[in-house]
Amino acid sequence: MTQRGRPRKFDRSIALRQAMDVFWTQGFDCTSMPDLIGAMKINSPSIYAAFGSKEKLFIEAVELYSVTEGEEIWVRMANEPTARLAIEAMLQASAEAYTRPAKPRGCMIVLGALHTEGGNTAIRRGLQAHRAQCMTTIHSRLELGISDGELAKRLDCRAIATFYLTIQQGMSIQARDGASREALLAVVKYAIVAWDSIISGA
Amino acid sequence: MTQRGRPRKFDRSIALRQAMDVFWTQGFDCTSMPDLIGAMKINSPSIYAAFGSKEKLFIEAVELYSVTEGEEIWVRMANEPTARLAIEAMLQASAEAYTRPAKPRGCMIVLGALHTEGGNTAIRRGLQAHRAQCMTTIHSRLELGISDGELAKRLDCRAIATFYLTIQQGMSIQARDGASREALLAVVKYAIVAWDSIISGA
DNA sequence: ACATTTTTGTATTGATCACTACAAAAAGAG
DNA sequence: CTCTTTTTGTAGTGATCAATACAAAAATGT
Repeated sequence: MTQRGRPRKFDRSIALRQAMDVFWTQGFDCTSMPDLIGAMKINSPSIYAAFGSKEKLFIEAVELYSVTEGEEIWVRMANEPTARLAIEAMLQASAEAYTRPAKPRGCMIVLGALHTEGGNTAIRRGLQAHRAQCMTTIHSRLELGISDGELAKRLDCRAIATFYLTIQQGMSIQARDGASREALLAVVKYAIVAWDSIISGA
Repeated sequence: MTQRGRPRKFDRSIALRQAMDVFWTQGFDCTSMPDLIGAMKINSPSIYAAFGSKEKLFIEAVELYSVTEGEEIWVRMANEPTARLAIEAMLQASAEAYTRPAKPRGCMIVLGALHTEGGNTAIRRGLQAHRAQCMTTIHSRLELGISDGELAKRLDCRAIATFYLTIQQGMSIQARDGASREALLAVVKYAIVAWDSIISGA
């Protein structure tokens, strides 16, 4: 039982990757169907047949981004033995991911759809859920540090997680504004220099 | 020699302020002329007669934002006697400005036009110039700290300024994602706790 | 009064948006 | 071969975009 009908002329996963690059660069709202048609090199009806709608294509592109570009950040974080090293690895991996030579700068999940308040709640909620997941991951690692005995129990893990997440998200803006990888890694350095003061405080 | 012709039925500065609120909330690209017509309560031809175009209206709105919402941040920064207090005041003022009860959250200059790479270079360059001005202001204050003797000469003022600017810009994303004023002030607290470690380092 | 100047509201412009109808094309199934 | 299924490319759909044409309205100037 093979496939009936006329075969596809394009590779669905390649087309999706090209759509991801466009959405990553321009965001959801500033990306038009002609933009996608040009980048994916397939006509509009093929896009709709394969992905359903611009909105569903974006959601699939975000999932692909999450796996191919974002996953490494959290894997590198998870492989570190201490909370401090985990935060450092997360920020360094982010700085590198946001400044890859031939790729769009900054994080697609942070920059992809900031202004869809009124309409497109599905898009907005999807990205917000991803960002909330980042928060949860950082927060959990800090709490693990407490149960490990690395960190004092009195520390406000949620506030500290928010601090480092704020730096990560700020780096997306910096990267989009043209900051070099070295500049972002310097930001990470200062963020980690701060660690001892932060975890010894109230 | 008074004004000839039929008098205006609207107050130009009030209309501009209402346009500012819409652009601040939705960004340049996600704001349509019908959105502006609804908010400013004047018809399309009146908008064009008074402001020239959507693009020029946005630029005027950014200038108004810079004066009415942004200026306080830099004034509070300038009034502090030390670099440390200046940075702290700048971040605290930002946290407050980004979470005012009846106003859009986050910074219009940071969030207003992130995705206008291809077209609208005028819009993009205008906001980038404003962001560069923020960088220069922070950087200059740190260098003043060096000439004052507050900070060691070996410090990399540009990198430290980038660090604190990154935190400020990250707070815009956090605010837009719903972070409370208290949460942002906690971020500021950690950013300032880091100060001693940062200025004592290389 | 009458001409001049400027704004107003209505109605519309061509361009572009996301999306699709449709028929020819290209495969397997019988 | 013919029938069925699916994709293809062309050519559009109505909706909405930013921006205007135009004439009535409302003020001043002489």
